[in-house]
Amino acid sequence: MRYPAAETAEKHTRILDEASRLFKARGFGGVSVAEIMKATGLTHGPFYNHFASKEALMAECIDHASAAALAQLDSVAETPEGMRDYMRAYLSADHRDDRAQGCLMAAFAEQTGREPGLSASLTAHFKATVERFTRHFPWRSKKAARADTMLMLAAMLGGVVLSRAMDDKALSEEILESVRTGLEGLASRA
Amino acid sequence: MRYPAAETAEKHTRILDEASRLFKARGFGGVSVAEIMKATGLTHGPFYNHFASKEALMAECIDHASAAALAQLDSVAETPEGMRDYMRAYLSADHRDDRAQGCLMAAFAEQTGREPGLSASLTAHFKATVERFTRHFPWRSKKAARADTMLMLAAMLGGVVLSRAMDDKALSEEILESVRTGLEGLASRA
DNA sequence: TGTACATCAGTGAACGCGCGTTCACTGATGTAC
DNA sequence: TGTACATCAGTGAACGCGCGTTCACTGATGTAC
Repeated sequence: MRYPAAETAEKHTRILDEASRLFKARGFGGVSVAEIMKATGLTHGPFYNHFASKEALMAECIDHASAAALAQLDSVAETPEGMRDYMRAYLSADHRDDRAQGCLMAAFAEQTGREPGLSASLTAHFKATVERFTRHFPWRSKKAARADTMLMLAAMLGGVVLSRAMDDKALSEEILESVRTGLEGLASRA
Repeated sequence: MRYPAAETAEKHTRILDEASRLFKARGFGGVSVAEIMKATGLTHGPFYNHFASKEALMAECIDHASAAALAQLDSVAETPEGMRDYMRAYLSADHRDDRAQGCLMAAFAEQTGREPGLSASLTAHFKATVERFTRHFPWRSKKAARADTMLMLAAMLGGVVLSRAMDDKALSEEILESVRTGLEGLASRA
């Protein structure tokens, strides 16, 4: 059937929403095209009316999730205090346990490193994130803000990825707590 | 054919060596059982004489790579200086570009977080790594050595994973350099 | 010591399955007259 | 304004492929006598 033109764009967005959620939760290889379309409420056929291939969807998903993440970051990161709260929330058990709504870099960085076609999208997201963190960096001298931002982002990502991989709850919490405290320690010595 | 008993154990080890190498380079999903067996010089049939399933191989691979990594760590991490060199080498372009010989946590942590069957092996490796780092920790007070170790390991892992995901060579180097300098900064303020 | 037999790691064809992708068809919507 | 037709997103069966896994068979090695 032919559908009202407005619905097409809306469906495109809905596919991206569902795909981002599922990919972040289970990885690119862990979700099939059919499953994404089913979550969107369609059969798998029309997928190719919207995307050239699964890999094209993967790249567009990173851009889509990036836009959402940057909008959220902009709303909280207007002050050093906002940045500190963002960092604390990032290194929380809630974020560790909610991959689907969580950080796209923590979810995709390792896979992206193995898929050259996806690097450009993740690189752009990382650059934009670094820019926002650096602008309101609450630690040490402004001169070192960019380098300190990268250290902080690396520790945040590594902390969440490690805490998710542990099957020992206490150890998982200890990792998050240690990274949180350590990064706040950087602040106190500014 | 029946083979001399000694060869069987040796083949088992060879499968683990090749599988570890390939899995680290391309991920668990990116390598087939047949490819591993071919790399070992065998057809894919006898795989099941050695392992119950691909997932069992994956778990055993983590243990196997862990033993090798810990042995290497023990040989260099007997002094604070050795630890510092280890950290620098970890955050080098060489390590970034050589996944196959590189850190198993950087290669497997994200996938392990999604596969409950693998968590136990990676948790054990992380605990052993923390123990060794803490014992010879070259930073700050001994009292905080364990927490500082976890911060350092998180930043190292995150730094390498991020640098591998970038398609911008200069940015990739900048991440490694920033994390390296930042962690050394922690030392100078000990 | 020599011979017949049992063992069992290795072989490679085959199976079943799920996946990404294609395609002939459907039918409500938009358009031409 | 009413009617006939063209459009094209959606449908769902089908295809080809690679994968994990199985299995009947092979034949050199180890063992029993």
